[in-house]
Amino acid sequence: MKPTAEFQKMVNSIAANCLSVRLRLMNRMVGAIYDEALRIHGIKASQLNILVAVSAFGRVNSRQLCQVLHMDPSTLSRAAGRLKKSGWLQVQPSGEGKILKIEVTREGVKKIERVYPDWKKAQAKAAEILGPSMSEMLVASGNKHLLGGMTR
Amino acid sequence: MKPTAEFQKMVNSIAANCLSVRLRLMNRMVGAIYDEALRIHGIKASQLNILVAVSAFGRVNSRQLCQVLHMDPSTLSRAAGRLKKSGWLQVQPSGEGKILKIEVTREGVKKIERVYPDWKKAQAKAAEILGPSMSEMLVASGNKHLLGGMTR
DNA sequence: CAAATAAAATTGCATATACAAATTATGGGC
DNA sequence: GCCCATAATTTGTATATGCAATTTTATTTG
Repeated sequence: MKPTAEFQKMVNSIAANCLSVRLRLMNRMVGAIYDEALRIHGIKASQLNILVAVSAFGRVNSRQLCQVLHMDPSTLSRAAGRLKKSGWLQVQPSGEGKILKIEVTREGVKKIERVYPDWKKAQAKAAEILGPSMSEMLVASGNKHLLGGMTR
Repeated sequence: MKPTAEFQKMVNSIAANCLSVRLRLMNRMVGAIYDEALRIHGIKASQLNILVAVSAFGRVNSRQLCQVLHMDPSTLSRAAGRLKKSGWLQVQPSGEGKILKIEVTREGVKKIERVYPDWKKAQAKAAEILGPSMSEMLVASGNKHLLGGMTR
């Protein structure tokens, strides 16, 4: 099976340029750094992400959280269920609409406080691997279309 | 439950700077663009990624592929199983060692060729959302520590 | 050549992710 | 006050992901 030159061009174009490939790979690499650093605390990076997002708001409804995190409601639903089961999140009817109110528990606060030093180490390691320009650009991206409204 | 100023500082530090949060979020957003564009072809972005990686090599053993993609062997094993079942990949003993030889089938080649225009559209859309500097930096990153050795 | 060893691959388990479908709860209309 | 339309949540299903343990396979050693 000898591939045509046309085919090779396509493959090289995708292999060399695909933004999804890059992001996925980078996400795997960087995620592993954080997961490893957080492992002793019994929490995954993605879970800390949600915990922190909720804490930054102080109190959110699930709708907002999904929008800000660009996460499917079903994904958040199950993740929140696990965090609730771990005792770090409180999930309750908000009173208005059928929307759920989500906040961090005292246990959740303690968890973040204990985890923080190791998060910082992971952050430093990731920044080193990604390099300063990529790191800065990623952080800056949060102030634009992404997490701009996360801090209150 | 009123959080201390210390706690708020930590939370804001993570929320505003965490590279993992950013990458994960970006990956969700961008991945969704590609997945949507590729849906009509019955292939996910991650699967196309693997297909293309294999095609770029022409033939790889699983070990190399795991290293280049920074992917756990068990993850690749199952992904390859699905791609094989779809008829796009061929997975066989390589003869040397117990390592598996992986290559793209004729069907896999056709799939990439048919998918290519829609990949290009997704790529354009993603590049627009990410902005030129981020896009360029991501592509450039592949030439450094990441996929540098992917094309033969 | 057979047993031991080493390495690769797979399987079990858990979480992350999203789409589609079903469920549930809200609020409005009569 | 009851039913209906609507919107939010959850559940079903499938893929993605990684760690730990097991199985398989190949090479080395006795």
